[in-house]
Amino acid sequence: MSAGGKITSIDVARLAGVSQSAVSRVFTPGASVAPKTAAKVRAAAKALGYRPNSLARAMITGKSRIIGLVVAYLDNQFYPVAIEKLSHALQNKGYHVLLFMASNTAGEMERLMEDLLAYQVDGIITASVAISNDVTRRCADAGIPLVMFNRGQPGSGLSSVTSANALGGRKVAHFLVAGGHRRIAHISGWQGASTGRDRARGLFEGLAEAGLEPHAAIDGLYDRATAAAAAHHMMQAATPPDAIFVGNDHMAFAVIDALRAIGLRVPQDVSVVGYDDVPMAAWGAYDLTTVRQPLARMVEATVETLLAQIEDPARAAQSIEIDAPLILRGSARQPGEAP
Amino acid sequence: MSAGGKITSIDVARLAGVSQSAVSRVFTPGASVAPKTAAKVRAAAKALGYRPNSLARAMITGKSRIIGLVVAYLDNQFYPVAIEKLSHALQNKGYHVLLFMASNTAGEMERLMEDLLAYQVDGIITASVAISNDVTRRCADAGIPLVMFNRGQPGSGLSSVTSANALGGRKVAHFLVAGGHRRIAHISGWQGASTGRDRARGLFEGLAEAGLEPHAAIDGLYDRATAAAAAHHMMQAATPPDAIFVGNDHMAFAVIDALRAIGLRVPQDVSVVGYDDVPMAAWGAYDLTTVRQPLARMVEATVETLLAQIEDPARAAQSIEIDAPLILRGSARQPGEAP
DNA sequence: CTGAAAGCGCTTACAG
DNA sequence: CTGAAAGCGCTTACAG
Repeated sequence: MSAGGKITSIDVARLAGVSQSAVSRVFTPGASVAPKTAAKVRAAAKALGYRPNSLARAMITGKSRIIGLVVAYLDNQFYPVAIEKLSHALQNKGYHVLLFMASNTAGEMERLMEDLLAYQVDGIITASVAISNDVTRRCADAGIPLVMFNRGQPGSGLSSVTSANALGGRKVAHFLVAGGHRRIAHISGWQGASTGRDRARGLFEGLAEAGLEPHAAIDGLYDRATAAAAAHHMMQAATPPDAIFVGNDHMAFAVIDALRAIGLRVPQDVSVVGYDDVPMAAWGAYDLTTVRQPLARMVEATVETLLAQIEDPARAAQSIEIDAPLILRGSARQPGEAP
Repeated sequence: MSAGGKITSIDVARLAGVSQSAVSRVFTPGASVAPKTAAKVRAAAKALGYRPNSLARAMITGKSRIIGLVVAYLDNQFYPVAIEKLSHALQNKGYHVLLFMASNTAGEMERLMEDLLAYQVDGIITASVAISNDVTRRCADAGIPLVMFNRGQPGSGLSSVTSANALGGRKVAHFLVAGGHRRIAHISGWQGASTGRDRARGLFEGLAEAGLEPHAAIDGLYDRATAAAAAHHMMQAATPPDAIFVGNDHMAFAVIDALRAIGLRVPQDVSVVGYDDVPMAAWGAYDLTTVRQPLARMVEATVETLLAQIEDPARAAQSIEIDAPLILRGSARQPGEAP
């Protein structure tokens, strides 16, 4: 029925026989309007199919209610699931998500930041991306709150939410040692990222507490092919490891595939432990023992921190760490089981 | 260095010693400005850290350069990968993606549409969501182009991009028959969606061409648990199937897990074929024979169709089908192999 | 509670 | 090529 052209608050005002300001007030929560006026306006709005223009509102209020979400590499199942939960949480708070796919190249991040700023986002969540100091400074300059999800940047003064990665690594060390393993190797997450470094450090500390050295350690770069090659290489050694802690589940699946491909059994010949507990880890084909990142709580903390910073830009940055429990499944020999 | 407050074109104009319109022209591709003016303006802009406000621009031009992307259920790997490619393609064309996570409930879609319209998106892509006729009508009323990705809606007058699902189903039928299977069952995709229906229809037609009836058929609803239960049920029959075509890879993985859990070997005891060819299908643990949806081409067609409709709103809706090749791997006995 | 008016930060005819 | 001015669709003091 609508005329095709855009319907504005002026059209509604005309039909309802009130001023344009009155129309605006009806759609502004908390504004004072007489019930009768509101009713007339709502009726007219419905008849015309009117919706307030969020862009116009954003310009005036200085609040776009848009959050920029920067992600990359959605083939690691951890991130899609995180995006799903982050989006839902944000939507429930009345925010909308502007999605940016980043390659991790510096020039790319530069362009993304330009766009993020141009669209006047109220805040930014980065997942799976290394943030340069330059980006940090520009956000600070523009007064845009930013929270890093699943990555920290020590000394950057940026908020972050991660699981307790170092502690998680130690839990794995203790568990594997208790299970009777003595040649424990690590295929780490990318050592350029805090998550990768912290998990490795935790593992090594845990091993040291048991008087052990890491049997071998290779940077898996969070990449399947690299991790598979690393596993292959490790098993070729004169004394191969009896357990491998892999820096995330995504690589751990590739490692298990690689081990089986050369006739090795998991966990009879080698135990494998991952990190994340993505849904796939529970699937029969892998049945992966892993450290669970409590996604729901991490998302909650991320959104809470971001919104708090939006409301109070002066608020100090926070680094939140959430405890990550070890989930026992079939890919690693457990304490008490026969070797 | 910046003063904290927002920097506008007026600030830049002042510093550069030109009019505000001149500043605007410098940032408007195709506008005529003297090189010297442009240089002065750019210098001033850089010094102040100025970026044109996309929201203000959108209000005036009537083009937000935002595309609404509606998705759901990111645990099926097909969608994250599609989102990744869609986002990249759109970003390359200078568009931005406003992401909406939908539950498939009617009320939810209603609210999403409101938001989509309020943010003045230039176009909409829906993936994995059933679109009601109501939504269709409102988009048409508002003049917003919409393309359904990986789903069709016959008779809706909406554009869609899918693979050739029915043909894909027939290819599976022919392949399984040629491989010597005679008791071919189907755990279908959700029969409420065109994709689920078309793949099933294609399979049944292909079987009919070989003089066969489907051995059994259960709606798997694109749900892992439902599919696993269906597989379990089928194998309990007096004469179980010797092959199962599963409506998508996501369910096929669950089916394979379920079969192995009861001691059945794939493909020696039962052949399994999926649909999608998600990256995981190639992983060692499943090594799934499946029909490949050519994601790159589907994404290309989707973006192309949408942008064409944005440029010319009068353009008729198109339903594009892209051929889907069968990818042979180890989960199904092949023609010529010993039964 | 309500309307007239200013203004958010831009683009775009319109003169010059 | 350039500036002054109108206007995109709203919100929000300001009077009444």
